[in-house]
Amino acid sequence: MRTAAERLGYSTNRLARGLRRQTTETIGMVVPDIANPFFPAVIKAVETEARSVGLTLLLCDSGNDVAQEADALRRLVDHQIDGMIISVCDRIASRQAVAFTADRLPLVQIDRQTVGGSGYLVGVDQVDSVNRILRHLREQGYRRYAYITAGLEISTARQRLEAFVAHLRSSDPGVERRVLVGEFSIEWGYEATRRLLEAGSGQDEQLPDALVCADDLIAVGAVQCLRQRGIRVPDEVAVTGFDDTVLATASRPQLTTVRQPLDLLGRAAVGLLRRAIQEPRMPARSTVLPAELVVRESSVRSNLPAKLPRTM
Amino acid sequence: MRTAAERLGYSTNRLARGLRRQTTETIGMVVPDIANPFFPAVIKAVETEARSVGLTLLLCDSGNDVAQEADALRRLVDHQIDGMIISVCDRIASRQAVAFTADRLPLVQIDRQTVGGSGYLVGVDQVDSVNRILRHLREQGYRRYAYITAGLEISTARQRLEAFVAHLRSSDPGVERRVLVGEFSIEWGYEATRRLLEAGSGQDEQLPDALVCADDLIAVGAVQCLRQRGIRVPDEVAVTGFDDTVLATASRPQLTTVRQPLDLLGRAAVGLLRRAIQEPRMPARSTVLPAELVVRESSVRSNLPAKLPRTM
DNA sequence: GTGAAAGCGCTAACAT
DNA sequence: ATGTTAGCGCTTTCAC
Repeated sequence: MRTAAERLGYSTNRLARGLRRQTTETIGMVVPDIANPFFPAVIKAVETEARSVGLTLLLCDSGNDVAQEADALRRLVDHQIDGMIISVCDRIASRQAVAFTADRLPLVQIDRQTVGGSGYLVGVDQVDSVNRILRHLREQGYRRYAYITAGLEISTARQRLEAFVAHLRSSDPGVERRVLVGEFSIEWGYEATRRLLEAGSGQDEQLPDALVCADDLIAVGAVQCLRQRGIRVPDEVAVTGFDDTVLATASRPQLTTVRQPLDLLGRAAVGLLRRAIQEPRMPARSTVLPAELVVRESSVRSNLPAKLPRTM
Repeated sequence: MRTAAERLGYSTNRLARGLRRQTTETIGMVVPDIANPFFPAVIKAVETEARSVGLTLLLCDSGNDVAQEADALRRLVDHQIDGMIISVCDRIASRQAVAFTADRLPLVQIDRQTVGGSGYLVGVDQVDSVNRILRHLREQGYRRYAYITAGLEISTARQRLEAFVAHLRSSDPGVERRVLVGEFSIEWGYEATRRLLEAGSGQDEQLPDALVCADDLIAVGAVQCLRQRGIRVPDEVAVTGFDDTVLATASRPQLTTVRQPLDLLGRAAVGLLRRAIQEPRMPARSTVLPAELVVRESSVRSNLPAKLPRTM
């Protein structure tokens, strides 16, 4: 019978049904930048999980813009979705729109989150991730670290920076470190590296020998700049990325990076959201998943054995 | 007053409004694979344009699966969107779901299209693109071409293949050419190249000296395989991609590729859709935009001057 | 001008 | 089991 109805071209009007039942079996998702290859991977994970439990995912891109993000949230809410999954673009400035939204429907924050950490949160352990990178670089004999990052209004970028600083402060109090703040892009990775090299010209030994980058895009830009100046990666300078996007294996040398468990992340976010939808007064809850260090060419010296040189 | 209402936390229920007005100021978009970096770029272009004219874009991924695509279309239609923009996953098998959808609302096909070409279409001139690649390779002195492509159920892959064959048939009737059909992925690019090398071992002069790849992912895989075997790109073998994704500049050597005018594509698709929404009986219409060849390192011999060797 | 009423397509509750 | 009715929140119409 249902098939008969379908054959006749009938299909139920979800608008009307939603109006009556007050549920649309649809959830919204807002991401900061769909052009950043990390987010399509997150989206895929969330959508796969959503579909498998019968939910439609409606997606919007906020273009790293708080106003646009607020607009996308409002529009999705107005569409009477049942819940929202969001990766916010600004840990402070996004709070208002997030609060507004969370006020009228269940909302789960995934990956990039607002400060304060109230509500339902799903993310990856950034501190642990950075520690793994730094331990690895140290084992490979690299000593003078620089951190190239996107703007610190992005929660993950800031967490990684704080972890970077804290780690070095405790493990190598006197160690060289520099921090450059920009954005998640190849261009910025290139530019930041250019600035590092420029600043260090004349006193070559002061140049960092390891560039810790806040994502793969930045790392690719860094590698490009180094190669262009004839600086060998990883023999002279190591470069690490973050996210294990398709770029990590496409670039030369292949990037050492941190792989986040996206499937688990998506599953956790959708699961949490569904529980919140079923149980309106569910208490706040936060899930933190561990990431995995993927060691590739960009941080393993090829001609030198991987040994620890003596510290002075 | 409107601000006052908003301050009180009121926001209009688009479901109810849509039910009454029979319009939701929302359009749907379905793409075959959001993980393929080409599509986020297309999505961005479409969404930017949609937002600028006051339309919300609701996005679904069909995961290269016809059933999932049909499901996404149905769900979006059921949400009473005003129109649909789709890049289909199968030029034949997607026809039914597309027809079903186009039957109840305006639908514009973008990039990958169903065969027959009825309705509203927006795409890029694939024949011209391939011709530009082949003319360029010929000018650079490459002679033995292979084409590595995704499945021919994808309209653009097939058009490119047909153009490849037609071009070589007319310009170089006796020229060496081979075609390998797989999917849009780095893995396939690698595997296809491995097969080419394997088949050619023992008779080295039969190996192709130019690998024309149906997208950047495939090209990256091809380059990886060649480098691993110690075959120099572009000095011994040229590799070209398609789409000018972020991969093209991230990979080493940087890829010669075809850049599609995505902004224009997005603008054309949204414009066409809006006109079709306003004027229900608007006649079918097809827009074909020219693409641009971007020459980078992977097809320009570095040590040899770019000259035409004599044909035998 | 302002206000009341009908109805979009559906479903849940109620009546038969 | 099957049929009928009321109403979800909005907009449009029609009456005042």
